[in-house]
Amino acid sequence: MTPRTPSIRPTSLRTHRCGDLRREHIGQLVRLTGWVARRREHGEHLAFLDLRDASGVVQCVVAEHIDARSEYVVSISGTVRARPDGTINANLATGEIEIGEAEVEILGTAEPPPFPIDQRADAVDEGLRLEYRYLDLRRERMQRNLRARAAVNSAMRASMESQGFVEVETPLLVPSTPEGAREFLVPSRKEHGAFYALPQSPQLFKQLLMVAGLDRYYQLARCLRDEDLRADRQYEFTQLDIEMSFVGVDDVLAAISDAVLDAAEAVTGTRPGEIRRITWREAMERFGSDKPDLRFGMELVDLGEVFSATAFKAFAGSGAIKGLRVEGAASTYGRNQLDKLTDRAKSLGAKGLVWIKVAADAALESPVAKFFSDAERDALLDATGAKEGDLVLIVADEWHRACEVAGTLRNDLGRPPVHEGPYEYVWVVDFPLFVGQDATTGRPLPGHHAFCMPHPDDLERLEDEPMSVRALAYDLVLNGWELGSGSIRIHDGALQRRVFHLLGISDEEADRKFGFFLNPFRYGAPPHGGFAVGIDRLVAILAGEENIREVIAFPKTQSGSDPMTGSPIAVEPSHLAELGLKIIP
RNA sequence: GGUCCCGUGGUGAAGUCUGGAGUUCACGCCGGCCUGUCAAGCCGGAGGUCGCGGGUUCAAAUCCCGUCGGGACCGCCA
Repeated sequence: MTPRTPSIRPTSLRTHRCGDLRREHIGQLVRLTGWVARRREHGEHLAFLDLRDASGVVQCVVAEHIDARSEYVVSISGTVRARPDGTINANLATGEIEIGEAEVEILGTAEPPPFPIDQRADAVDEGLRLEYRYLDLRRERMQRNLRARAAVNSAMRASMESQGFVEVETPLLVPSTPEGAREFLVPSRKEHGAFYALPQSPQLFKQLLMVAGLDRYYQLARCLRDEDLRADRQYEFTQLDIEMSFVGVDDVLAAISDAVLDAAEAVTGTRPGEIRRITWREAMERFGSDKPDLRFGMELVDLGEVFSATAFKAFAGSGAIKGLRVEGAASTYGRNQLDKLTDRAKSLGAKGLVWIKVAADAALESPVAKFFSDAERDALLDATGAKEGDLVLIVADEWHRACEVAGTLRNDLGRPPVHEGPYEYVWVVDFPLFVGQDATTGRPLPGHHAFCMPHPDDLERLEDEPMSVRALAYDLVLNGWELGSGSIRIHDGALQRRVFHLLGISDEEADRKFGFFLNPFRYGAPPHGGFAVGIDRLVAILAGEENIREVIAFPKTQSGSDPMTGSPIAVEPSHLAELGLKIIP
């Protein structure tokens, strides 16, 4: 991380911070405060205390016996001096100096911590770490992560300010809206039976700020979604949320790119190059994902041509046939593992998985090889580039599913850990306006949300071929994680009604559900669009963490609890009564 | 709602498949020794409801069922 070294004034309790001391301080009488990180005793008349504060660690030499144990909070006075020859510690930033003739005053004693306060705690049960999060956060790794997060926030704010964005805070108590993620509800005390919702995002408010003429809005916004938690998902998370007026797609991407690249540079010290773009269609075709991880190859191979006239029933008539070449895996994948891969494919919704091992002389080893003609075999090897010793996996299904399943297998088999390799940012553009259809009504379902602008080139097909219409919607992806998404919004009432009608939402229903949001657009709404970047995910990847809990000070477990506070917890019956609530056992 | 993995002195791990005395290793903790260490070293010691409950068995950390907690994933996350 680029060391941002704010000048820390002395306080009434200390003259310096431990980690700031260097050769230039030699000779100075200093007073330090911090925690005893480690103690090395050499009898009555020599002991080394490693003193730790937020800035780092410094070695103090104590000549008299003092009972200062691990994690005791102490004040140490002494003179900075050069370490004797041969005792310099190159692994320590302060390793050239030490505090000599240190006098120790114990400010507070400490029980032995339930786990070590050093890198060894990386292996400690995470539930225990979360129960004692205040001790976990003392550790260098967590301090580094929280500071990286602060650096990201700071860089993003600076970027937004320099681009003319205005920070506006939007409400946390908002109306419940029918679409989207499950909401957390907050009961109204004054109107029993009525509820606020906590915002999934400030979406509606930020668009109203455009109607209001703010021109450019941003916020480091807390968002809350009552959906199951994952490595990259918490109930509450933070987004850099922006909205801009009088812009097209390129303008929004440029604004966000600036902020994200600035943030990345603030953490890593290196500014990534311009973020490349890929269309959604191409991402699905080549990587089988709308959040492709571009750090590795193993691109999907379209085998529709190869098997266009195949006799193999499982392939014939499929919407798409996608192949995946796994180099050198023929010998390492036994029957058991191949069965597991097949189960994985099925759990992802595929009808099955075809596996083919390439043996000597281009012979195919597979339960279904007998269905392939020689020409198909040659074309398959040619298309995939598979050679002896390689494994080829093939998924045949409806186009989207075939791509998705093959893409997930690609990730399963080839994806490096998130902290390895380069940072591969990519804009995924031209998302479809609709994804899939409602099982009962057959109506198309919105891809991003119902207020997303259709691609102008596709507008004429809106009613006739809605599923082929692209949206002015885009995602930012980093190393296979979706960092955020956004779109140009519909600002025209007539077009909005056309989209609603396609979604099966009548004027009356639209007015009932979104009236407070749509009516303002009758009073002059500028063309506008926006984006939101998931801060937790960005920081996690930049910090080399595989889980966003590692970059959140006080996260929840996967089941949504907080082992430190015990939340969620039951409340007093009187509390419930005041809110007009009753618990159903 | 579902699939899978994990739970053993304060911490981390081995032991579980193939039942046989709470066994082992490292760290930490407590005490002693030690004047240049830096995850100090040496000696000694304490510390356990093998997550919990039930079952099978002469015998359960180990096998079976249930349950709780943690994690990964599917569904879900416009």
